[in-house]
Amino acid sequence: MSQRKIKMPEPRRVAPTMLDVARHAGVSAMTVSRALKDGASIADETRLRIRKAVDELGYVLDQSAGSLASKRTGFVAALIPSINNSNFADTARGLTEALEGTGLQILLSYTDYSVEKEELLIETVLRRRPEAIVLTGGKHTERARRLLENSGIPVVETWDLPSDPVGHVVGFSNAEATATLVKHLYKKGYRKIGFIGGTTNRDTRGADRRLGYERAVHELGLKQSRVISFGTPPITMKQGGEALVRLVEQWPKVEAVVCVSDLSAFGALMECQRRKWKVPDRIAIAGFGDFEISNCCYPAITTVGVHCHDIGLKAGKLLLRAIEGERAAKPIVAETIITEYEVIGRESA
Amino acid sequence: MSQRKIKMPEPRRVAPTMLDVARHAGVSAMTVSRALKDGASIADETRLRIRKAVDELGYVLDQSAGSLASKRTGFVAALIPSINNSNFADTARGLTEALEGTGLQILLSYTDYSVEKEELLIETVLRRRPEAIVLTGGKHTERARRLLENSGIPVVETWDLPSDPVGHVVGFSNAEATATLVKHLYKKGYRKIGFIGGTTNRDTRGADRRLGYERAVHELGLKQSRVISFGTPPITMKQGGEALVRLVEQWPKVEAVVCVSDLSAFGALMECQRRKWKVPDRIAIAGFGDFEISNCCYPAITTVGVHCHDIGLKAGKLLLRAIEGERAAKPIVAETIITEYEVIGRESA
DNA sequence: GCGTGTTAAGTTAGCGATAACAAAAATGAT
DNA sequence: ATCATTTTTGTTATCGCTAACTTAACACGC
Repeated sequence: MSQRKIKMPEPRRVAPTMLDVARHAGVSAMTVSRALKDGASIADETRLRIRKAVDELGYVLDQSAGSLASKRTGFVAALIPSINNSNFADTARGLTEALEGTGLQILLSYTDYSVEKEELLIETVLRRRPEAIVLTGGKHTERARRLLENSGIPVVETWDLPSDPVGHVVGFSNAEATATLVKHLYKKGYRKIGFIGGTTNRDTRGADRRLGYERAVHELGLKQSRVISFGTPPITMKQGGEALVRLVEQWPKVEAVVCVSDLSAFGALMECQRRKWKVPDRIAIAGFGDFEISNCCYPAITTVGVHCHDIGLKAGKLLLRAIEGERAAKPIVAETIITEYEVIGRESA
Repeated sequence: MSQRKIKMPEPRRVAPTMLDVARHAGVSAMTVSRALKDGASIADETRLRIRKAVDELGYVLDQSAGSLASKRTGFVAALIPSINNSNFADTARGLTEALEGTGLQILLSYTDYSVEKEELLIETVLRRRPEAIVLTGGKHTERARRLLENSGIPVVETWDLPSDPVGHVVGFSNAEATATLVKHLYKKGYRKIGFIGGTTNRDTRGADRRLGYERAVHELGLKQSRVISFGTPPITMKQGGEALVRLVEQWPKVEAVVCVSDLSAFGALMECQRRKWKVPDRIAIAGFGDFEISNCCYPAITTVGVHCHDIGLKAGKLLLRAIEGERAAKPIVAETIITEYEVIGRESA
């Protein structure tokens, strides 16, 4: 740990305000305001002069003051369960891209898969008066719902198809997608199919996937089935491996396993390699989410591609329309956009 | 795509303000303000009454107005190269944890490994008047440096040890860490060691790691060496695999390879499995970053653990002190906190 | 030259909160 | 009961910007 004097700026002057710029350029504050946003009616010559003054003074617009006056904060709040999950990170990226150039900025937070934390975050971000809010999933506390409804801003729920949505929806049925995957395995000839997931229902998408598994097992009339719940969601790679071992112990004749996500599937796959169990010969493995890893590992993992980036992009576009609609005071019509998914058959199953 | 009327809230009333709450509770606005922040001197009975009024009206504090008056926005800006990289995501998590309960909120953005985008983002976030800013790396455009210096807020650069830092620093030498890794391989008996990384210098940490490799090769007096640059950073798993094939083609006798990150190392490892090359017998593989995958895959990958989470945590604590110092108008002393790293020997090398 | 239209810049009045100070009420010591 | 002290509440004046309106300036046709 070393120490060093920071190059001190000149005698800590206070930051210049718009009025300082105005005086410097010989105009009124309002003209400066206009010069700094595009689309305002102002003479080119004046704008240039003001821009020069801005540079000279090192002026930076104070948007919190601007927001107060204009009632537009330029924020869109986005809540995802975890930034450490590349699926959600992709959605956040898509959202950012959709908002690029619109002057809207994303205020990203993560809920750690907890509805209580989500409630707290919703309250916190609403204090910032975002112009819209994007959530992951459709499960919220009562208070969170009330806060959202009272906020009067567009709400977009993503990654699920909630039965009682708060606002707009961009997502798909995790249950249906998983059922499709199970049916895919069935078609491939597998009959003894297990499922690996987390222990609690915090992760509603995980819970839905398990539901989809159960539903498919029932619809296909499979005689046997087994769910291994292991670890608090999101379950890790290592936990996926451990869960697989349990599954095989408890059900030696199991032929295939569906994992709640590619990460646990990968862990399961690696555990197989460690134990010299051939995949898919000894046991087939399928994941969910089409993470980079599932396509790159060997054998590559059969999974469900869910267009995470697209979810973000579509949510972004939807929300832009919604904000537009609010401004125009148009009647609000909730929209549900169902995104695509597809089973991607690879080497592991 | 279906449509559905949103449950309309009562005739779109405007959001209540503090004054509304005050009237409802029979007090002045100032008292409401005090009731809503802790540590203010107010009678318990009054506070309760006001809280009740707040609930009844569904009032949510408007922080942009508060920021203007108090000159404290409660924001800390954080810029990371990518949210899609679990190393940086871990740092962001550490930062969030350090700030928990302080009333400071993180405004997270990502630069896509581009200093130009970084400059743009710095300007954008400074408009929000954050109370401090955390950057990744020490390479910035001239204008970005100026903006940062003019901003008058604490700056923390992370993940590197810049030679000419803007402000505080929390990081480690990527070059040194990589050199240590190469020496570790040397001790294990490897003499023909290659390096795989990206093609440009956008990713300064990647460039530093390559530098460390070259330095170690030189210091160890290795006769042969080879760098394969493949793909724009951050290079993907797949690119890691492809680069490895190139390396082996060009240098059939290569014994070990150091990859710029665990992700490319993993891609290289999987390519080996696909080609039935034994790791580490045919070729040893080492990565960088101790991503979850490197510990979980088979064979597990030798890598460098870099305490990403700790970087965020320490940056957060440092910045809290710095903000405190600013308020107390103490002399500003730049601090450099050097974080630890260690070579983690595993099965792959 | 005069009205009309168009564009550019200025004026005024907040936006919704809080800092700083002032006043009132409660508490306590004598 | 009285005065000093502490605690609680109220008043006033911004914070830095922009919406909405007004005024000034300029161009154009007849």
